[in-house]
Amino acid sequence: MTKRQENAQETRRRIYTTACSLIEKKGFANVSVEDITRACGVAKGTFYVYFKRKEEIIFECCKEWFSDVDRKAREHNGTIVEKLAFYFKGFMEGVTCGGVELCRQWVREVINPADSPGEMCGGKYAYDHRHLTGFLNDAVKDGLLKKNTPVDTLVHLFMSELYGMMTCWCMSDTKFDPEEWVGRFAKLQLPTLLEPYIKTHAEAQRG
Amino acid sequence: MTKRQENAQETRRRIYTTACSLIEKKGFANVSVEDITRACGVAKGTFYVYFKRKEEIIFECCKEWFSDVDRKAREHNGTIVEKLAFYFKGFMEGVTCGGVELCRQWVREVINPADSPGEMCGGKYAYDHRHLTGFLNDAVKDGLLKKNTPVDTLVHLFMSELYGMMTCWCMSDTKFDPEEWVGRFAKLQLPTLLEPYIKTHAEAQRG
DNA sequence: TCACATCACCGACCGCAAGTCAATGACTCC
DNA sequence: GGAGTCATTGACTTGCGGTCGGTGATGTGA
Repeated sequence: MTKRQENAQETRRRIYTTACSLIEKKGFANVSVEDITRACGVAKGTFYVYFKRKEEIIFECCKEWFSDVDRKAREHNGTIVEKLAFYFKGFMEGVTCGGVELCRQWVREVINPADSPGEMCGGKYAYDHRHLTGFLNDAVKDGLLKKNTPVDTLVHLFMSELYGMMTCWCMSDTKFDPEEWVGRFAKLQLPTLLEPYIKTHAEAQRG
Repeated sequence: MTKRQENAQETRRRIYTTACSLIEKKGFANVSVEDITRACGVAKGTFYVYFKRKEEIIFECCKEWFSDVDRKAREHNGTIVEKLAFYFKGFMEGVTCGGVELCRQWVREVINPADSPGEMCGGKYAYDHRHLTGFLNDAVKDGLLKKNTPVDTLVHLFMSELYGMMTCWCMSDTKFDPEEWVGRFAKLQLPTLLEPYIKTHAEAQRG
């Protein structure tokens, strides 16, 4: 890596971390792009070299996490219920690790991207839907779930849970522990929802 | 009512309906206040006579609905599970009756009000929390639920469900039926969650 | 009927912030 | 060391939310 590339990476990194701390302190809407660039000693234009829109900084945080959640959950040993619980736990960690303000803005952006309000398909948020769908489809293929499992319905249902958790987490003024939440969901609700579609041992044997 | 008051009411109504249809067509972010006022033949300033902020138009839609949901659910005959299912159904109707774009913006506004980002307590969204809390507290008082019911946790949990449902509904490109959703939740999950706190007939007799 | 008060309505104006772009000069590489 | 690249700059454009002093239609009291 050349010195020039190193400097660029460092600049990008500096903008990102400065933005995160400012946003967490003052709230996304109260931080302008100029606030960010001034605070880390670069010009406004530099921001737009690295980020297309102000909002794009939001996705930076969770990006790496997400790409890992899927893979780790597949490799996680256990029943389908345990795998899913693990998936949800990882997802929530990814979304919440940047703090309340970032999570809040992530949800906002995901629900309604500022650059293409109303756009439904293929947006960034679809990422998780697609991955969760693939995850469940594979579970069917691998014989963990029955062939008649309504994958799309379940995906919607699970995403609904995740969005609900996120929303509550980033709105809550009282202590709200995502891990405890996921735990309760996995223990009480997940089995009820999946029960009709989980193969018994005998069924699994028959294939 | 004088003619002047009638005109004013009519103007307000016109602004509101025009706004709704424009927002539903083009998306909230793509509709400026001037778009709205131009489309219904009034000046920009007039908008601000009736609405404090652009975003305030969002709450207009669901306002009446919400004020009714609580009352109706209390009067609704049935078990606590049935009452809650009724409550959720009314809530979702109120939120969804204005169309996808309005619901989308409602969720955004509720998560992070544009006029006071990060404000937690006493905001408009707290409305539902408070009412749901009161609803469950009364259920405890009336002997429908046990004394040790963790009302706050349940409220969070239920609001989480509602936010999840809303989010999915206004993001979904496929058919998503809130009523079916509430139905499933009420049938599969609600009983599991409430079961430890529902008084048996014998317990209820004892008081 | 008239004159004064009220207030819904108007639209030019302000401030601010997102995003652009042509110029600059530090760095790279032959 | 010189030509070319590209990260960086910051003045500028654009557009929108929100304000405010003025105006005339409507209401009111004598």
